[in-house]
Amino acid sequence: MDETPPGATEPGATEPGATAHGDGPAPPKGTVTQRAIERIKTMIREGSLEPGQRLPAERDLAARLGISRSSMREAIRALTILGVLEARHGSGIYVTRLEAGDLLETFGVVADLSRGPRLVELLELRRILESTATSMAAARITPDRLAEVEKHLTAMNATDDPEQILAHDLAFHRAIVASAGNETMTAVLDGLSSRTFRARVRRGDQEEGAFERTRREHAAIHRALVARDPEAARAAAAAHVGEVERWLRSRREP
Amino acid sequence: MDETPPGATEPGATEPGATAHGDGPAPPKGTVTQRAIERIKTMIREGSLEPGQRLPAERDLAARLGISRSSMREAIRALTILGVLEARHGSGIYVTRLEAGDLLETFGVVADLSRGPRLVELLELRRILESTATSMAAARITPDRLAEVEKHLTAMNATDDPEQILAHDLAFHRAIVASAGNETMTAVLDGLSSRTFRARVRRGDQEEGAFERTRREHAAIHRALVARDPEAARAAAAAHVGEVERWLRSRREP
DNA sequence: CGGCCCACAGTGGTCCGACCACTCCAGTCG
DNA sequence: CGACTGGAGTGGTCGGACCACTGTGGGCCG
Repeated sequence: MDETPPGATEPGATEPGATAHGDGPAPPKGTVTQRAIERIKTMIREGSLEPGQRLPAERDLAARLGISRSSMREAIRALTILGVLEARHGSGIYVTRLEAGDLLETFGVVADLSRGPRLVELLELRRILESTATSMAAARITPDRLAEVEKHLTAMNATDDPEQILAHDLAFHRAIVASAGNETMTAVLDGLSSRTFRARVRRGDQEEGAFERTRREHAAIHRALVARDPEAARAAAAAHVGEVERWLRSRREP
Repeated sequence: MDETPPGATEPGATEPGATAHGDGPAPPKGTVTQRAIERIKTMIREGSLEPGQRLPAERDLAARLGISRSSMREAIRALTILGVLEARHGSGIYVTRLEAGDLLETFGVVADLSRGPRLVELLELRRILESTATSMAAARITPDRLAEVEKHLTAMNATDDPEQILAHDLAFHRAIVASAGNETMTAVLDGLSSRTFRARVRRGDQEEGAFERTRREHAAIHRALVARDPEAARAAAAAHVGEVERWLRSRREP
């Protein structure tokens, strides 16, 4: 694995005094950092960097690509944010397992930063995915998982602490979605249901007996799962998310 | 907003000899860069940083947060990758309009780097979203947009250049999805249908008269749109993506 | 007088070299 | 044999220097 075309690709070789023209033979594309990011992504895509594998030290890597450590660090940081790499202080840099959860963590950021009409769109997206996932779960859920769902359902109804309720609410849906068997979808829905996102949407919704309504909806979803009725599950889940969606919509158009 | 705890956080003010203990009053959490990222995200969320607005210079920002320019740059780079910020060389750093497209561009990276079973999951995700979007489009599409769809459809059938076909294929679906009226969903599907992703999935599929099949499926989708029949549109789109999905699945289980 | 051009200041992009904080492991000591 | 303690190696942070690009204002030319 000697992708080290010696000093050939050396970027520092920019002709001195090239300020005026010097763009003839060596017109690289984007920024150095951007290129470094692409290089690493390519290495992973091509397979020369396997998931879980440890990368060479920052200093070595920088030298190998012919760029400074600073630029290399920015590239690494970027890939770390994307969930592709993982840096362990004092140990090294590793390629993540590249599982859905690793890569889609950034999805939560979108939900966190979105405002206005986009909140409605995100909720609509969640409605579509969650209803389908719940439907799939109805056909595939295992007894174990169903027991877990029930555990969160009863726990949710047994407390008054909003924090606890929210936590079990999240876990309730999460367990169901996980039963659909599509980890990527689970990761996406995780982002769409992140704590801060829901907290922001729900803010102020708790008034006017929304608790009771939520409880009924959850019960309906649970019933559909027990009955192994995909259509009923889809409808119940869609109605559940749709309720929040409707409320949010009405709130934006007085 | 007094994010200037006086000289306390001043970097140069690091207590001499604090190496051994001095951890009483200032036990910050993650890395400096991570904190900087959170700070900026919070500023945006709270509204003190509006979309399109220009940020202070890197040097100023670094000084304001009491960190070095290098660390600040890494934070900025991270947010740039996430599509939250946009750096213009020589001009300044700006907050993006925070539209779905900006924030979800990273979604394409996921598709690019995923392999194995995850490819199937991504395709399943696309099937769910695209079928729903196509269904919605059937009910809402405008004559203008429908004309655009037809344009790409005929152009696609009129050439033999795989490059051209792929381009029009993408545009075909894109125009339809856009008609569903949910920009966030459009952005997600864009990522799920990115050039490299599809190219990778399709590789080798072109043999055995897949062209004809694709053509028929596209025609079916178009017919459903013209008839403004949501159910038919959903079915046609699901079948279309499902075909590729099925092929990919069979390929992975000999 | 009006429009073009250039120099300049400001900004992001890159690089360097140093030091700190942490992890890991091997060699040592009890 | 096990717990402890170094040191080597690695990522994290820092500060300063210089380059490349942009935007603008003043001066020059027509």
